[in-house]
Amino acid sequence: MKIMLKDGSVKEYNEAKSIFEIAKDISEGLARVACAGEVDGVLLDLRTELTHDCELTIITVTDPKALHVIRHTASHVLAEAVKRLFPNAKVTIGPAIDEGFYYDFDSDPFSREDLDRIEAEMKKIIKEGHEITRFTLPRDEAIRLMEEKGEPYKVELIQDLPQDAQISFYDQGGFVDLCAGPHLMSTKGVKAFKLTSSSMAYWRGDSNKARLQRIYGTAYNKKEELAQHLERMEDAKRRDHNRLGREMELFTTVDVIGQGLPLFTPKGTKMIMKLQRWIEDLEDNEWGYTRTRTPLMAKSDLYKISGHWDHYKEGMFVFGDEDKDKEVYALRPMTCPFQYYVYKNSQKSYRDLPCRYSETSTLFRNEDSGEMHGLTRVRQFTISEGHLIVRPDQMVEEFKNCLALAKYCLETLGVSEDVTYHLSKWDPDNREKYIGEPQVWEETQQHMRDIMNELGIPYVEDVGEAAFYGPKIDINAKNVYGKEDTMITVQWDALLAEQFDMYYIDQNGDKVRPYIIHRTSMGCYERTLAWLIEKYAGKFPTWLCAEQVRVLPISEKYEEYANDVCKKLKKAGVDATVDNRSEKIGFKIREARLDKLPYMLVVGQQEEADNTVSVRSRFAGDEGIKTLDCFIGEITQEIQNKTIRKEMPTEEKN
RNA sequence: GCUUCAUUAGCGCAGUCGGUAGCGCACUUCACUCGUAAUGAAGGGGUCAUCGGUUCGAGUCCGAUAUGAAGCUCCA
Repeated sequence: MKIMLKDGSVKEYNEAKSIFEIAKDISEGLARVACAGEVDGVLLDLRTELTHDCELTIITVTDPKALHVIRHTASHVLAEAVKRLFPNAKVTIGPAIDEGFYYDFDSDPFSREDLDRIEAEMKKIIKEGHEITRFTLPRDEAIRLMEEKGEPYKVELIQDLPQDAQISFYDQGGFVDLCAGPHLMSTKGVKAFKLTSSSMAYWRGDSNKARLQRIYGTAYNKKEELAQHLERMEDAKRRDHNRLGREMELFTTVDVIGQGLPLFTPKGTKMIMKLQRWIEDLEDNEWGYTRTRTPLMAKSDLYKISGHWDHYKEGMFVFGDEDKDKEVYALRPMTCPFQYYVYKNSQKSYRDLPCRYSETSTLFRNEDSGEMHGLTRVRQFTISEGHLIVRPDQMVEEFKNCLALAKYCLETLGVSEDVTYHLSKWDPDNREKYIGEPQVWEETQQHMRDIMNELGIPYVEDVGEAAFYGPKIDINAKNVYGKEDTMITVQWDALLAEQFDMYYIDQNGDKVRPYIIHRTSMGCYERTLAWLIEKYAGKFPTWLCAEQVRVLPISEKYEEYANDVCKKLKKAGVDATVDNRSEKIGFKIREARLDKLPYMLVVGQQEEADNTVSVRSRFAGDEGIKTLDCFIGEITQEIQNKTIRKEMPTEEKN
């Protein structure tokens, strides 16, 4: 048997060898740091016996792939510790995940104290250094073993495996768990771990099934790496928009106003208005949109035509009772049908198309109470909504333009590298969730693939994520904790025009159904602001800052000059203020820095005499003395061009 | 909607065994008139989220509700 190694060399053996033996054969040192083997691209246990020719890479502790194995083993150690301390707990599943691992138990809830106890028990198990061994059983025997051990969830898992399967188990000093592996050779290999939290999870992710208790943890090869990870989590917390946004006084929430209904303070409002004015001018002046203004509510009849009444009633705020009241109203969860009726207001010729409607549209969605989060999941929000009514022959071109506009917006905000593109498809096995014929869905999805390939945008395909009326391209971004949200969406709709009897007159004088694109340019303003807070940790590009310049007089004597400077800045369209408090200049600078202001202008005797300002910025520190006109020229350019200046590295002092 | 945890001054937090509430920042006033990350002093501010229960007595123990956080489920 020939084993091809990573460096191109070949090892030959006459008999079956475990990966561990081969590693040892290469060098004792390698065997000490080996975690697993990658055989023809598949990650396997070190104890796996190789019997055929193959390519082998020994995965050592420093390899990122080793983390997966370490974490998986850590989750088994966790399971053993829980079984020792809580013998009545039933084990279910416990995989490694991106940032660590978890294990779900059928048990009473775990408190933080429980987690600490479990963590201590895990350390004990690791110190005991049990060798981890693997064995397989035929399906029937495997089921019997798990029944004997009183683990009904494991029995259910095995029952889903094929009849003739050999079921693999891992044994660590008597604790046996059903598992496909791979695992480390010994519990000793788990060197740095921490249990981070516990929460509830449903068995098999189904809210109708048993409620389980999930324990999350993370594990690394070295203590320093674990410490770094925990430090990153701390940094994430500091950037968290829900904390930083409140701290910076951008928004707040009030108990008596309600869940998912944030209030924007003047600072937050100013930022949102800057985004909104930018987007509106951009769409209207450069991308051929016309603006509409439509009601925030409508009779239920409208939503019955659109299909939302059947597909989305639970998510709407409805006024009145259908059985009792003659008319039932609902706040709008979307803008589509309103803009369709704007289209239908007059008869359209093929020459009128494409018809690009845009609206800064406030929407209401009655999300479940547990779904709300800061500014990213709210019950009332405002989006840069748009609908394009186009001829079929214009569809591809217009769809492309929508994506181009989205891309332009992302680039301007400096976040184009932070997104992933998703082709959200229908689910052919769940037909009742969608309207229209399968053939239309498949065709449309192919069109969208072609467009993405032509634009050279990498994307992934998600089954079952489509709107009920058509597939879409979602542009998603991750928050500081790694959770994904949709920022921008462009949706292909060849169906709703029929429901609303929309048409145009073609060259031959015939009525023809248009296609519709539902799209956002920069999506939801609340969510975008949240994203920007986290992306920039509150240090926004100058053009977006609610306060762009603060004038700091050295003492009250120079207040008048400071006010003059401020007035001139404001006249030039710069958001400026004066810090007139009778404080020392050092104190004012400290506060302005903590407020993450882009520019401070220090003015005193000298500046007043020369009509200059002493510039201090977030980007370059002390920028020296400039004439006021020179500074105004520079900053207005920076604002107009939406320049993103490079931040100066700083150590934050407290 | 589900599970767990939390809610004390505008914000961040302490509050021991159940005995009637404190710190820092902020705010107000006064003095200082200052040159690049905290000048000093004095003062005001609380129905301890809300409602109910246990108790001679509840910020503290119990229950319900509201709001928030993490996770699950959901997100047309």
